[in-house]
Amino acid sequence: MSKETSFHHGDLKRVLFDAALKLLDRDGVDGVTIRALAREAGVSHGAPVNHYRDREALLTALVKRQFETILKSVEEGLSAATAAPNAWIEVFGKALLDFGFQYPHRYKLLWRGDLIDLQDNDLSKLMDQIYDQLCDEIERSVPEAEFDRDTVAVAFWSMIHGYLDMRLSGMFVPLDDKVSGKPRDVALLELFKMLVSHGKS
Amino acid sequence: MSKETSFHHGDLKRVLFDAALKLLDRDGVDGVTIRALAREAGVSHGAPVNHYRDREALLTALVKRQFETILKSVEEGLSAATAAPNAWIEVFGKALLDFGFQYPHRYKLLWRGDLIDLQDNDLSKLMDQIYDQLCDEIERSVPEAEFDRDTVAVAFWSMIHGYLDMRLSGMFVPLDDKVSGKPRDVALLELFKMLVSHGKS
DNA sequence: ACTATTAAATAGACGGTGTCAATATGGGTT
DNA sequence: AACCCATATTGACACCGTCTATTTAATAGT
Repeated sequence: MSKETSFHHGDLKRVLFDAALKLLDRDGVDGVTIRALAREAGVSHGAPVNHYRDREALLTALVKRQFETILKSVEEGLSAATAAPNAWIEVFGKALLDFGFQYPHRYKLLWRGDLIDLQDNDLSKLMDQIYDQLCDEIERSVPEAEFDRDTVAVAFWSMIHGYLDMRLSGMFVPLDDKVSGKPRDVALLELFKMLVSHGKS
Repeated sequence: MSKETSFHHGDLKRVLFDAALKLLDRDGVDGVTIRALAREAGVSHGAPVNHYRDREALLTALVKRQFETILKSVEEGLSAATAAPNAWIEVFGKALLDFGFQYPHRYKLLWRGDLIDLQDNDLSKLMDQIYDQLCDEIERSVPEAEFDRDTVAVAFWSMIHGYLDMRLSGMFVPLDDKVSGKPRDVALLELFKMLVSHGKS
């Protein structure tokens, strides 16, 4: 049973997924409705249920794909990183910030725990992989830290995510979010770099 | 025209507001529907439009009230704060963290820019007041900072908000979010305190 | 090759939502 | 007493997710 040309439509699942991503980028998650998907794919409103149990399953699939992308981006960044002591800050920072600013609606969806299946094992595994990569880098780079490793990891990820979330939600719209010519996010990364450097007072 | 007993219901506006808050705390923002509100208040589904133009107006009113509460909490905390150099970290940190963990659905709503009216002047003013308070405290406490004042403010608020958002969304559920007996959030505040202390290397 | 099975797609229904238009109601003012 | 107008009701419309047959088509078994 070749899954390629399995039925009427070819492979509707991929078409639906791509349509969902397109709608997400254009209209935000509220625009990603089962029925809009079906319209986009030119099938009846009941068709998608054969490929995605419900909207939660669809959105969870979208989220997993995005975390895969981010994980890959982090891994590539790490393998190409300089030997600088705290290169991980820029690798993780850029991976998340670039993704967030390029695909704001995708990024917002990543944290809509009310819309996706938090029990999904693949999803948990993906997030753990990213978090573990972060912790590993912190351990390598800040070996005798006086800070708890997890605390540094949580603080870093929290700062990045918090900044992105506030910016992308539109709640925080600075007229000019620059500091001495540099974007604010770069300043945030530098500030954090200084934290872990001065740490061993 | 006394606004107290102005009509049939007494003052439906307040009843609707309270019902909205109750529904928000119980079911999250998705449970705050115009029609559920009307049911709760025992009026027809079309009645609320006389007091809240649409759902966006209602949710915006809810958000403004919450920011008022937070602002008041911050102000009280500051006036009662010790003379410790970086007391503001605990005042702002506790104000936000306590509010977030006590009323998770309210806190999440604060940042749903897609659901509320971001052009609302009162709302902007409230957020500015909180942000300005934060900046003032940073200026008083870190006078000759090598860090840009706004960057410190943004970094701090980002970290707090990011941590809260990840925790409350359920995406980040550590088995045991403690570090050497203390809750993680306390560790985050201590870490940030260390940052601004060691800053003037 | 024909049939049986099963996956996939359709069509229709139900209950829910926000929002709008038309209508009814009642308090306060003239 | 007559009027006005804010308030409340009712009903409609277009969406939504999801469930139920029902039909269609591709595959598997004999």
